[in-house]
Amino acid sequence: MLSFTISHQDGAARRGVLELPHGRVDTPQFMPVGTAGSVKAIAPDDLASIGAQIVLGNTYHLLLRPGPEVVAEMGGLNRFMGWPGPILTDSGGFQVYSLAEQRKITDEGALFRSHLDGSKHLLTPERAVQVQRQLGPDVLMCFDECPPARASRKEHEEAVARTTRWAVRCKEEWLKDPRGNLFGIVQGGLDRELRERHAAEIAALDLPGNALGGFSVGEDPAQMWEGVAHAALLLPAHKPRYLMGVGTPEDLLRCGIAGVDLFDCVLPTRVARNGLLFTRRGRLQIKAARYARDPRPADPGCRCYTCRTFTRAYLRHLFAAQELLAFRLNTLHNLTFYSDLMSGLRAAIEAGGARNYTERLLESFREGPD
RNA sequence: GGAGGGGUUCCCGAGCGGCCAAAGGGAGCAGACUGUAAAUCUGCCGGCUUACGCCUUCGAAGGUUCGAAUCCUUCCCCCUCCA
Repeated sequence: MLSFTISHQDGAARRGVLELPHGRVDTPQFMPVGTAGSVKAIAPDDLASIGAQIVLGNTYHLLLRPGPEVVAEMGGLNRFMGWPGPILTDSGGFQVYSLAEQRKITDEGALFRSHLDGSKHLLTPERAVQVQRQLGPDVLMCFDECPPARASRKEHEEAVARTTRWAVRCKEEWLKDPRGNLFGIVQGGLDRELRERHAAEIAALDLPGNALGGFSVGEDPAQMWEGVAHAALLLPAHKPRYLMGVGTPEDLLRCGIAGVDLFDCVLPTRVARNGLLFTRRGRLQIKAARYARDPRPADPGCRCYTCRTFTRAYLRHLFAAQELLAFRLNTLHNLTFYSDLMSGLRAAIEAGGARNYTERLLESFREGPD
């Protein structure tokens, strides 16, 4: 159901093509997050103009609302949300981390209390796979436990052991009706030995793809880059490697040259809604007073609709006036920036200059947008 | 003309003798955001100062008091009702 071909290698970085049921994904690739069946503030049309090739959906959110039966009845998540391309669904594993106060974990699974109506929901590995199957994605994720970076070695060990046991159960459930491609997830925090052990356990399951979880959960960026560089190479080289929940433009570059193929992160979409734009020259707070009369586009080097059409002064006004268009234009820009950052990286890998590309951009980010 | 209510820091609006540079909103300013419970959250928001603190402020002027945004007098200006 999946084919992954690597056409170029440049250091640890790879340029690949992932063929999925709903289409092709060029790697390294960034996947916009559409948690509740929508990439917030934009439509599938916009995703196409951005150049996005695959988007995320979330088991936990779609389970609570509208319910997987509804999505299945409407023909699956692709049809439901009007996105014809590939979809990857997260298993709800991250909510085991992010909703820490609202859940109870046992070996059976995680018991959540809905943030919508307080009702209780038990998400087990089997249930997570079943729900994802109803959503019908190209890639589904194993249900995992993701401890915060601060967790003790013992907690990380337990999370690793549990994540493996859960992965085995996910695989068993998936094999009953193996539609889509199940990816395993490696935990282990910043502990190299744990990462190595867990990567071997997950790789042994021989799933179609593998992911690195448990990064960017509170550790310092430099530690994260180092941890990812180490962990990425522990994953089978001929299968796609997905770094979950990361990250900033700098993270994508550093981890891309470390051999990661897929990324996802809420950052570009969330900060867009909070008035922060990523540019070739660093972060730009579009709400800042200094842009009130700035006639330049947010990022003069950007091809997106927002930058081709509007001034910083206008974008600032829209944001200040809480005009809904601000969310769309900002999101459009940030996602286009991410998309182009990755296509640039792919081209650089093809040309054998990934490291150079990365360093040049990181320097440019430091200049600042003014 | 008569009766009553009111004027508070950029705006709205609490306070009604000391704990008041003055609650709470809003606006403004700055920042954070990493597998989305996020159009969310945090900080600053009279002046000077790193801070302690000092100075100026609650329509205006005067007064009472150890002490006033708070009490009294006069004046100015708003609003409501009655004629």
